[in-house]
This record gives sequence, C-alpha cells and structure tokens, in this order.
Amino acid sequence: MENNEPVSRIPAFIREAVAEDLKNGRFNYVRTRLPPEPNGYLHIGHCKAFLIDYFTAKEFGGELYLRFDDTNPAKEETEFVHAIEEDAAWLGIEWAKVTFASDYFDLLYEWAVRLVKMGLAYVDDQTQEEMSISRGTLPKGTKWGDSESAIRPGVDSPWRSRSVEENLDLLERMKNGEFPEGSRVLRAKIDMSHPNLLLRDPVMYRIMNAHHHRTSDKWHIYPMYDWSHGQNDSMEGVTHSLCSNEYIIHRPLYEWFLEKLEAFPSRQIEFSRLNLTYAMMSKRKLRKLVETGVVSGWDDPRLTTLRGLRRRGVPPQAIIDFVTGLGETKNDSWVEMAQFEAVIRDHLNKSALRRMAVLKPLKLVIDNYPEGQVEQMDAVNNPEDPEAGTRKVPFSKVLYIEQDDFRETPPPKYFRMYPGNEVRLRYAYLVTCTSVVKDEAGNVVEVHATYDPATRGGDAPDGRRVKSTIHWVSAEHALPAEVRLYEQLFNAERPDDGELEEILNPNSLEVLENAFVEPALGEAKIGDQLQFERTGYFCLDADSQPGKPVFNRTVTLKDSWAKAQGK
RNA sequence: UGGGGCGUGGUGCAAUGGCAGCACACCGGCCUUUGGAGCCGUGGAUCUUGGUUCGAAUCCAGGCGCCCCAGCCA
Repeated sequence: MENNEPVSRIPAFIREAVAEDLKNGRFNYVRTRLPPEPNGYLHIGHCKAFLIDYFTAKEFGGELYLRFDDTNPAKEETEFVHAIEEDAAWLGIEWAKVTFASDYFDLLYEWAVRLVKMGLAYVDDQTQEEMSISRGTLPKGTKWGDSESAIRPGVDSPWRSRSVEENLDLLERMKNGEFPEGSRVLRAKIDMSHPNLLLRDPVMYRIMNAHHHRTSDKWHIYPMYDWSHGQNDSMEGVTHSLCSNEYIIHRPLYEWFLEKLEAFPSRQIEFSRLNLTYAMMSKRKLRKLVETGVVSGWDDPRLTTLRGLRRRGVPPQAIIDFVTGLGETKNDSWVEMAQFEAVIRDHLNKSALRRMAVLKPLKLVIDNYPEGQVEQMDAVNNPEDPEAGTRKVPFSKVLYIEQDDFRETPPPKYFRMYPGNEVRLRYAYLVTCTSVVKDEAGNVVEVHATYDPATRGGDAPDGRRVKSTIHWVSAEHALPAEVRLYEQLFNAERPDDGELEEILNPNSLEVLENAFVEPALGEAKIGDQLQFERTGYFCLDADSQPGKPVFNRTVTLKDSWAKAQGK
C-alpha cells in the first residue's frame, strides 16, 4: 500500500465480531447507535465511542443512529441535545437519524407489562434503604465490601411473590401517578443470590414526577438504564451496541431481557474507554471549573471539550486520526497528551498558512536602510504545500523582532541576534547587530543593526552563512493584536483524581496585549489555522474586533532550543 | 476476599506456535532561509513460577498486580 491510511478505523476484535455475525447470519446488515445522555457537553473522552460507532457502521455499509438517552428528566435538558448534535457534526460524524429513548416509552411500557404477565417482574414496596440492604454486599476487602462479613447474598423482597394481577394493577397505577416518588419500583425477577449484583432483581422503573423535555408530564415512571438501553437497541434494530468496558458486567442483564422477550437480538460489545493525561473528563468537576470562573466557559480553549478544542484551533480530522490511531484493545490505558499534540502538529504542519507575528516586540532599527523606503518581500505561505503560493511582506527601516531573539550577552550556543552577530531576517536581509539603546533601568529598549543590501531575499552572494533566521514585522505596517498563550490547565497527569485547588496550573493562560502581526493577517477569518513562524500554531478567536484581532495558540512548535536550555 | 475484565519498552499499540516490531516520548547525529519540517541512528519491554513443544508474548496450570460492580445515575 502506498499511503499510510489505516486499513480500518475500528478495533480488530470488533471488526471480527461484526464480520462473524454477518457471516453466520445473526444479522444481515449493520446498524450502530451513538447514545449520549443530554446532560453535558462532549469532551475528547467521548470521541472514541463516537468514532467506533460511526466507523463500524460506515465500514460495513451500515448506518448510525444518534439516540439520546433521555431517561432521567431530573438531569437532562434540551440545550444539550443541540450542543451535542452540533459538536458531533463538527467532528464529522454523520448519522441516519436522530432518535430518543423517550420515543420508545410507550412500547417499553408494553414490554414491561409482558414481563409482568410472564411472572418475570414485580412491584416492590420496599424503601430504598431496605432494598439496598436486602440486595446483599460485596465481600470484605473489596472496594465496597461489607466491613465485617464475607459476601452476603441478597434476600428476597417480601413483595416478590405478588400475584400477576396485583403487579399489573400496581404498575398501571404507578404509571398514572397515584403514588409518591420513591414509594415503589418495578423490578425484574431474576436471582437474589446471583454473584453479579446487577442480576439481583434490578430496578426497571422508578416513580418520578418530573417534567420531561420531550414527553412533558405524561409519565410518572421512568426507566432505568438497564431497562431501556438494550430494549431501545432492539426496538430500532441496532445490531451492534458498542460501549465501554464498564458495561461488561451489564451484558448478562442486557441479554436476559432480550431473550425473555424474544426480541431482536442486538449484541453488546465492549472496548476500553479513552483516558488522556492532563485532561479532565469528570462532568462534575468540569462544571465546577466553568461555574467558578476558572475557565471562561465550556468552550475555553484550555478544556478538552470538543468546543474547547475547536476554539483552540484543533482540526477535527486531527482528533479523528489521533483517536483512531490509538489502536485496539480492552486494556485500561492512559494516552499521553504529547501523543495528541504530535498528531495536531502533524495536521497543522501540512495545512496551516505561515505568517510572521512578533509576540513580545523589541524595536530594531536598520541604521543604513533608507528612511521612508518600503520593499515588498516575497514570502512562502507553506513550505509543505507549494499550492499555497506566496505573499508580499512589507520591509522598512524600523522593525519589531522578538525579545527572545536578542541577547546583549548570549549564552553558549545562542545563534540569534547579539552585538556583532549577523543573522537573517526571514525573507529579507542579512543584518548585523551594532548597538543597543537602554532605558534608565538598564533594559534594552532598542536594537540597532546594519543590513547588507546584496543579500536581499536572504542569500549572500559570497556564500557566507548565518546560523540563525529570525522573524520580524515592519513597525509602520504591522497590525496590533492580542495573543493568548495557552498551556495545560492542570499540573496533575490525572486531574480527575485531584482537588482543583492543588492541581491548577497558574500559568495556563498568558495574554499578550501588545503583539504585532504582519498585514496579511488582517484578512484572517475566525477559526483560520495559522503558523506563526518559529513560535507555534494559532487560530483567530471569536473575540476578535475589527482592527484588534485575537489569536489563540493551539500548540507550540517543537522547540529544541528551549528544551536544550533545560526547563 | 463474590463475580467480571485486563497485564508487551516511559506511554499507546503490533506480532494469532517460528528473528519481539511500529508510533509518541527520550537521547545522539545529519540537513535546513522556521533552533519548525524532514532524514539517520542509540538505548530501553513480553507481570511471575512451572508445564507442553524442536520452538511460547502466544497453549496449559498456579501465583501476583491493576481496573469495574453495593444508584430508584448513565
């Protein structure tokens, strides 16, 4: 194969399982579903599931449904439905149709009635606490183990042997809102001594007198995850229900319901979820960051929400390639943020237009350059892409260069500008530093240099070489800009585990109010991805005002000088 | 210590009984009108013990470690 395109975007064990199901006739088509709960914004952790669902359907010529899991009206809002659709679409995911768990509330209720009639479900009047106790415990020593005993099996509820007629009557009245919240539940009748606690008569419906974003006040009972998800899969003909490893333990229950109901046999397959270092995935903590103003909103560029990544300037294709390039397993794993950044750089290197921008300006005067003269220098837009063409950059006697690019007394191996040293001004001339001007405090406020008129474009006719090329802007022509330098938000590799106060990086945002950028940047549009030569990848932020653009740093360039300086 | 899942360089993945390889990271070098990009190279791994086999990361048995499960959350 000539290119590096992956043969498949989905894990091998899933691809093999799906192929097997098609081959042996369990299914004759493929349909997957993407089941977000509309109670928060999407973050990078969700992308793995989204992309596996999407590509599994796509690669087998099947289709994907976007199904909102809206079974808990106390936590869900329509606002998130729109946000999730928007973010998923931005990522590049396409779906055949949008459905809701609530679309199936009526049918689901009929199925519950069937189970009751089969003697496989009953109404339980125990209190929540009673149920918790009678469910039994995990053994001593495990995370939630009972402190004094070995495993304690569950005991049957006193209501477990109610007659079908009574159960039917009670369920009907639960549905009609005749009972207070928490007074009763409908449970599946399975096995109170089962080693898998989920099979100890799981709750199917609980009473909630909540207003639902789509069914309004019609329902007074709402289904639990286990009594909804698998059934919805089956009802809409989903063949493969792909989910993360935490649901492995739910699979026997998923299958139990569908078998008893003799329903369409959707198959659940699990994979490991994506964990990314330095990324916060906990919805609760994310919410706290937003609500306490630590970040500017759900789209703060320091967040790994999809909105944050978008605003930061990360191309969606980079997210796709990163996630699908991770490989395939059921292993618990923590992927390093550096790997994500490498993929981002890889994309941006190929696509971003190169521009010159001086973040922390220092005035440079070319003493022997004619006063008032302006030359238009030819500059390459993207050395990785000849099609991107060239542009003109104005050059004149007074310029700005980067403060970091000048040292009055250079450290070892410093090749940039210092008194007596000749460097190249990118796309312009070779210049030699001659003197500096200082303020009362002794700070260098202005650098003087002379240029060699024979080196226009940057090459010396005599073949002499310089070790450094630095970027610049013409003071007279440059546009003032604000530049926001982002670093990781947390100092902790696994921020979900830490206390916010202790793990926040105080330097995660540095705002540069007095940057200068070359004139061509005046035409940039919101979201445009750019490389500021030698400093990093940036994009134009929505906060930009006419005459005052704002740029976000997406990611730095690799900087071997900074690294060599030993940070 | 009930049930379930998982153990390959620092990190993420390959190798489906036959020379343990790739990417990121790290280190060194080359090249360069971005100290970018690119190119070349070094070091470093099969959780453990035993067994089967000419041959084991892979098969078998035991041990160890990590993760998930006590919502009327999803």
